[in-house]
Amino acid sequence: MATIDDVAKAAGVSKGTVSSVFSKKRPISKQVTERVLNVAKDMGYFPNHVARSLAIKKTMIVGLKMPISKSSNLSGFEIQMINGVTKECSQQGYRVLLDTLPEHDDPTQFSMDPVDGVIMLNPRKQDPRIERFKQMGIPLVLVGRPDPEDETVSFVDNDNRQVGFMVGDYLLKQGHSSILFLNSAADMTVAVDRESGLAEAFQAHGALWQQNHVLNYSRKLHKSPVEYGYMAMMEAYKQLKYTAVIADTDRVALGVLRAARELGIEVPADLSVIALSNDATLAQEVTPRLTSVELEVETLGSEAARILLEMMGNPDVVCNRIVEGKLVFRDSCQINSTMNEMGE
Amino acid sequence: MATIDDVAKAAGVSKGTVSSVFSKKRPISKQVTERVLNVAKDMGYFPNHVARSLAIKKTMIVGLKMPISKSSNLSGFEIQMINGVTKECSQQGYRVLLDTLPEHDDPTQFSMDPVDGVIMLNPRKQDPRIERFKQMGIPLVLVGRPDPEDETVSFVDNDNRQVGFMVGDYLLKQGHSSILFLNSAADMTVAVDRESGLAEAFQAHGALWQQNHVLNYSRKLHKSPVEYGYMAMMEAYKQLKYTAVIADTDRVALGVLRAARELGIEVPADLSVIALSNDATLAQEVTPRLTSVELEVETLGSEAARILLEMMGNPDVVCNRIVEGKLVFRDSCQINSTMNEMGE
DNA sequence: AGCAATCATTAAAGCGGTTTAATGATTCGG
DNA sequence: CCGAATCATTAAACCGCTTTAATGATTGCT
Repeated sequence: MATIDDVAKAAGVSKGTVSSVFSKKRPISKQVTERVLNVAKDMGYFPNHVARSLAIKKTMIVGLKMPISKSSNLSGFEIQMINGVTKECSQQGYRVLLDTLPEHDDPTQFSMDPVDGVIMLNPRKQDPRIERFKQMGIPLVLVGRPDPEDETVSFVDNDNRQVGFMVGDYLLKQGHSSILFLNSAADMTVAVDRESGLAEAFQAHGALWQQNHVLNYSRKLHKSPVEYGYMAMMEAYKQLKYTAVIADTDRVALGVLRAARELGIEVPADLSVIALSNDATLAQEVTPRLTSVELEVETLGSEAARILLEMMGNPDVVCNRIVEGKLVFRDSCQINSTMNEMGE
Repeated sequence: MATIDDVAKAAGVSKGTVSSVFSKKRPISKQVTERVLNVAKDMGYFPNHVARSLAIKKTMIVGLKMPISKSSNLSGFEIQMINGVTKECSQQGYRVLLDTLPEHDDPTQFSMDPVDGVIMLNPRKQDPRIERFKQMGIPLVLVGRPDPEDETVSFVDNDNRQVGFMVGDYLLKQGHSSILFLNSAADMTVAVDRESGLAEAFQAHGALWQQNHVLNYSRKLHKSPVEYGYMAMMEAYKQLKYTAVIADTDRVALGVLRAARELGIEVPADLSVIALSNDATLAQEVTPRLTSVELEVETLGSEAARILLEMMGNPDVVCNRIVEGKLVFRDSCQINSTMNEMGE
């Protein structure tokens, strides 16, 4: 590869001039510009992004940190997230670095990544990475609330207690009392928040809240979200003839629907199914179409990106955005008495 | 941010020593190591990835070039691709840079990106980028065949003529003659190849091949793949009572199914639907479950990554991999006479 | 003790750009 | 025609790390 020096020499100018020709930061006379460009073309010269980044301390890259287990695929959530983040970033001329590498615990392995800012998915409790990014002076936006609370860190999140409360309230109003909740993995804040919201709904209705009606997804036990929905439903239904089930995602709901089919349970006649959705298309096109809570994960993603880009221009702003879930009535829940169907 | 110099000074050693402590490329005595590490921790020092990359000419990042229209989302294909590429790369310690930025035509804007290799989706005809990567000496793997043919460039692709032929052959054997093909965008090589494969199948069966039974997706006309399937089916069925339709993707097939429902057409009794699938879950969980051609896009992605990583270690190897499509029989095609259901 | 061999550490030269202060060349008004 | 102002260009320092060749400090051997 030809370097800027080679081009400068061949064109009979200094590297500073060549630099200016390419970066356009300083005006260069038409003749010189042309000469340099021609030489560069002939030599097959392209400015080196890394060297440039080092000099200007900017990469025009946003990091998206999401742990990914070796074997399994990106979840619907992650995909929606990538979607939202990428869309916003590319509009502003930024690219996205998918950082799926597992964290090393060797402190010599931490490095200041080639990114101007970071969006971090699923922060863990007391996540040490948060502190590290602060030290590095790299703008950070979390997706999911920081735990413990931290006023100094930006984040976007669903209002997961509201989500839990809303579906609980809705189902209880429909007269359901034995409700199965196929929750996500137990150690996630979303799981905790949604469950507590649901419990609150029971309380508000003066209904008995029983924790054993909540199941948790586990990577070890369940091969895939669909399998989780299927297996959990098959098992749980043996114990108790639930009349409603809340599924953590559309795909979990698909598993439930399959189980229901096999068990000869009519949806929604005998069983109402409601999905905490992250894939609108899927929810809409399944039969029966899934009544669901629209989580707007993509909005979450683009908001995270927007906030991050904002922070990058204007350091030490902190900002967070809570996105409410919206109930979308479709065909997988039985509609009783009081409620009106509201369509999509 | 503290730099390596600061740490060296504070620890009373040279930068070379600090460098070795972090990179572990040269043994450093236990005492010195410890002292340096402590100082580094106190000062909040983290090695700068960009500077490091510049020095060692390696970024441990793989670029994934995929044009993305400003407004629209990642397609199922792209998602599967990201999945496959990411999985393979992260296993080998590489990260993935999503390069969704539209190409500039200003030659001063081309830069040698901070990547060790590139996977490029949907290369266009005579794609000038291919030549550019060669000049830069950056290993490149295409997803989709190069057009015109080029012996010097690695690529992975489905055998799209085979795919077209296979579904055509299958449907014709089932006795269908009026077959609608909802193909992808006309300017893509996949569209061309699949159509020609299909035409070949007609020829092989001595059936009349009519090009007007092929429709093409267009970003301008169709809001989404689902809409494409829906609209195209609604329109086309007015002209002719097709007995089979080949949908470009699962999502297109969903649109077709919806149209069929609205038109009162029974699937598969009155209409066989077959999807050139890129989302196995979706195909399996829809009612009726979609008979489809499994394209194994994810395999394509991880193969592309594998080849690329290989090339990065061992320059000037060229390699390509053609992945055959497999027919997966489910419930959306009517089974006639001769064929046996093979299940999944 | 004396000399070679071994080992940890260092100084300095890259990597390929950007940027600042200085230098020439040109223009311009008086 | 001269000095000031304007403009394009350059030389050199810098960004933060790696690496090579050189330097001391130890060790081993006779």
